[in-house]
Amino acid sequence: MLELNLIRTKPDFVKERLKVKNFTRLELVDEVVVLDVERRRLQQVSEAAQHESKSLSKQIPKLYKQGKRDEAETLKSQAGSLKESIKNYQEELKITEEKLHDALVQLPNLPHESVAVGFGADDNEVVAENGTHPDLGEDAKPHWELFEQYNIVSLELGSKIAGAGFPVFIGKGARLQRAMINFFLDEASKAGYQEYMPPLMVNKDSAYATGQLPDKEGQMYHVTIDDLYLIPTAEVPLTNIYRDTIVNEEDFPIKLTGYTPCFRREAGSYGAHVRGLNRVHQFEKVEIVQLTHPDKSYAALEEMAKHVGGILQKLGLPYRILRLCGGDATFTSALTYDFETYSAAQKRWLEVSSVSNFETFQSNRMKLRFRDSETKKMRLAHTLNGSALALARIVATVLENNQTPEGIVIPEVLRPYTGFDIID
RNA sequence: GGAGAGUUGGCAGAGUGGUCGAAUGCGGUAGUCUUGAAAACUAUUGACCUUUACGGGUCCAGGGGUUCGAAUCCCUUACUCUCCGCCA
Repeated sequence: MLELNLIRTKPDFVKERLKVKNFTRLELVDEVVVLDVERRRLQQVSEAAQHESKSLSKQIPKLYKQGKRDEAETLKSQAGSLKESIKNYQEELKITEEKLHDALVQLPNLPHESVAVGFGADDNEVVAENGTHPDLGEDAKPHWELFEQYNIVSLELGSKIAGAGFPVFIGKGARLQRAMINFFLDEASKAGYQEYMPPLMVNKDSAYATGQLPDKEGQMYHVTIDDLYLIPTAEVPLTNIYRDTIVNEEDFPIKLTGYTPCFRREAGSYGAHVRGLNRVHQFEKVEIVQLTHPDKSYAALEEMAKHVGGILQKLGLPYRILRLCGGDATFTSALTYDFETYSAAQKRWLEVSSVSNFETFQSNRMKLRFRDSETKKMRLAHTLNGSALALARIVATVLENNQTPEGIVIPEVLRPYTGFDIID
C-alpha cells in the first residue's frame, strides 16, 4: 500500500510513476486525495462533538454532589442528543475511511527510478548473463520426455490423483527434489537466514498484508469453508511473521528462509509454455526474505541476487538476470530481478527466481515498523524477498542440460544430498 | 467437538460504573554521585489519528450493546490455559 502522505503531498509525482507501470486508473489517485480531505474533515467535527460530550459528562457527577439535580438532568439530556450526532458523524467517517482504503489498496507500488518503461516480457532489460549454453546435439529431449524414459516424474498419475498440473515425483526424481530443497536451505542458512517452517495456509489479513489480496484473488486456492488461502509462496507466511510488530533498529537486517510447497491456480494460462514442469499448480520452493532499514534495502537486494546467482553457478546452470520493466513488474514490487536458466533442450529461458524489493509497500499494510534512532520517530521498514530457488523448473533444466547417452548426470554439489550421481 | 477459567502498557501485575491512559514493581532513557562502572537517588518512559502550533480524539484481545459516563455491566468472535472426547 502506498503511503498516504506521499499521495497527499505529491499526487502528480505518484501518477507519473504509476504510468511507468502501465497503470491506467490514475483517477484513483485523485479519488484518494479527495477522500483523504473528507476523512479529516469528518474526523475533526466528530472529535469536536466528542470533546463536548466528554466535558458535559464530567460536570454531571459534580452537580449531583452539589445537590443541583435539575441542572444535572438538563446536562444529561444535552449529552444525550449530542450522542446522536456523534453517532452519525462516526458512521459517515467509517464509510469514508472504507472508501479511502478500498481505493488505496488498488494502487500498485511505485517502480524504482531504474525501472524502464515497457509493456511486457520483451521490454525487460538483461543486466547480466553467466555460463555457457551446453550443446546437446539434435536429439536432446525436453524434460517431459526424460520423465518417461527414466520413470522419475508422472504427469498422468498426478492428473489422476488431483488434476492436470500436479506432477508426481517418483524414485530418483523425488529424491532429487528433496536433495535440492536441503541444498538450498543449507545455502540460505550459511548466508545467515533463519530457517522457518510456516503454515501452508494463511488467513485474509496475511494475504492482504503482502499484497496477494485484493490483486491476485483468483490466482490463489481458497478454502472457503474456513476462509483460508493456500500459500502461493512462502513469502506470505514468512513476511507476515513480522506483521504488526515494532522491531529494534539494531536487529536489521532480519533474514528468514523457509521451504514450502507453493500453490497456484494459474487461471488463464495455456499453450506450449505450460508443458511438463514449466507451469504447474503445485511446486516446491525455498524462499528468502529480508526486512531491512530503508537505507539498506537496495544493498540487500543486490546481496540476495548474488546469493541466487551463486546457487545457480554451483549447480552449473547457465543463467541470465533481467530487470523487469514497468509493465512486467508485479503489483507490489518497486524493483524486481528475474533469474532465468537456459533450457538447452527446449531452447528457451525459464524463470526460476524472482528477487524483489517492496520498499514500504508491504510494511505499510503490515504495520511493520522500527524506531529511528536519530529522529526517535516510527518508520516503516523495507521488505524484500526472493526465490532461492523454485524447484520444478530447476529440476527441468538440470535434467535437460545434464542428459548424456548414459543417463542424467547429477551436479556435483547435489551428490551428497542425493546419494547417487546419475539417473539411468 | 463438549465443560470451565482467562486475555490490562516492553514484561509482571493492580484496578468491578465517574478526576483511569490506567496503581505498583521490573525493564528502558536521561541526570546526580563516581576516575569509570555498579549501587543508590532524581526525573522521564506506550501506540495511533488530527493540528503550523496550542490543543483535541482513539486504543485496557476484536466487534456490538446498555449508560449522560465503561478497563469495569451485557452479547458476540478470536486466542490462551485446564479437563473430557477425537486423532497423526
